[in-house]
Amino acid sequence: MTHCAIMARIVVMPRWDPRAEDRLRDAALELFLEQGYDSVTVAQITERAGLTRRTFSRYFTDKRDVLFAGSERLPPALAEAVISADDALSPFEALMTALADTGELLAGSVTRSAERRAVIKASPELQERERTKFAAVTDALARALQQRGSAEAAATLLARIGAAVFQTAFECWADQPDAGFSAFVRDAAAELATSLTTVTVPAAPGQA
Amino acid sequence: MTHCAIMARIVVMPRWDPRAEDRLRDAALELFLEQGYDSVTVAQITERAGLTRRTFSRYFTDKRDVLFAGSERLPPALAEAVISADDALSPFEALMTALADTGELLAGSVTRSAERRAVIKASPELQERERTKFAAVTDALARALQQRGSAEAAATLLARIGAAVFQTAFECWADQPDAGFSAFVRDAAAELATSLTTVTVPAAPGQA
DNA sequence: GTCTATAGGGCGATAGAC
DNA sequence: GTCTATCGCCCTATAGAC
Repeated sequence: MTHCAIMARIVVMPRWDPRAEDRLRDAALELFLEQGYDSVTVAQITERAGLTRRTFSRYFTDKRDVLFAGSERLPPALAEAVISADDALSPFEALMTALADTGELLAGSVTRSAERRAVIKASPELQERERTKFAAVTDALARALQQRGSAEAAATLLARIGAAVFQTAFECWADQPDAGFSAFVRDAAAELATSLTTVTVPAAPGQA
Repeated sequence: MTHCAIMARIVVMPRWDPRAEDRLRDAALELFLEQGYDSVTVAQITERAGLTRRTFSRYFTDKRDVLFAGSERLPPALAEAVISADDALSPFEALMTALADTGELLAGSVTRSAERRAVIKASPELQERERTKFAAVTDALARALQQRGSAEAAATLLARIGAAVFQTAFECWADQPDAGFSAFVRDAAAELATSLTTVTVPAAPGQA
């Protein structure tokens, strides 16, 4: 049976798929850092990973996608957190709680996030894709808020506000990873509340 | 001196075929409506416009771009409105005023907006580009708010809130173009204020 | 796995407006 | 004559069809 163990080890490494996706992602990130995103070809990535172009397409829809694997877990996680938040909380409170809790979990699991962010920051094309991924967050939040009972329009607006808060908090947290993520969510929410409370109610035209 | 006035008018217009860009846009929109965005090739567009594929590249960076011409005017217009808002207004008030005023102007000038929106709605690729264009709005708002004296972090958050309000208002306005755009901005702002006022101030851990 | 269509862009030539 | 919008043919890499 010894050769079975050997077989198993061989299967893990070579071109036969097991770690194919991971290897592609690693190879891609390395190359993007070395040469810049634009000048890297898919062929280079697959070559470094010891795979073929065709295999790349099996795992990723396009070149951009290789940097965003795993990001599809964030929207459902946030939605779940919103839905399962205490019923006594207002929609906005439920939203903020969900952001703080979920971000806390997720923030730690981002692999190589610093390098990844550097690559994205240098490429407009990747920023575009990042916005798309983030739009899924907004959509998921909107659906979750509706499920909690918010009307569609209100849910959409609140979801966008939530996305804004999350993004802002995430950026702050990226600069100071030691502070808890949820603290930054609270900061952003507080900041927002302050900005709004200084508002005089917009008067209708003609009204004094 | 009459011919001087005529000369001046001619010089203002491009010499060759003044309408090359317009024709390309029109041809593109028509074809997108007929066949769907994906199945239209750039060659088809240029053919219908009586131009060549190469000329297309002169006016638009890529196929998506043909639907977003003119959108580059919105960010500076909003920024200008924010900056020139009454100094007595709070940042948030200035922001909302700017959104209401500028949107009012711009909303009317969108050509073929219904058809354009239909095409975009049907294509994820175009939605992605739309988000990018809209990101420029957020950036411009953030810079303008900083110029008014907001700190960077606060300006960024507020700008995102502004973008959320603008987008929400725009969608509502698209459904009911007869109502003024600014009314929808006020509605969204009011909705937001209501959502926030039901919030119990987030307490720091341990605080009663 | 292989092959093709097509996007995207570089360069030089051309031809119409001044 | 200059200027410049347009064009034709080049190339490569991507994405999708077979």
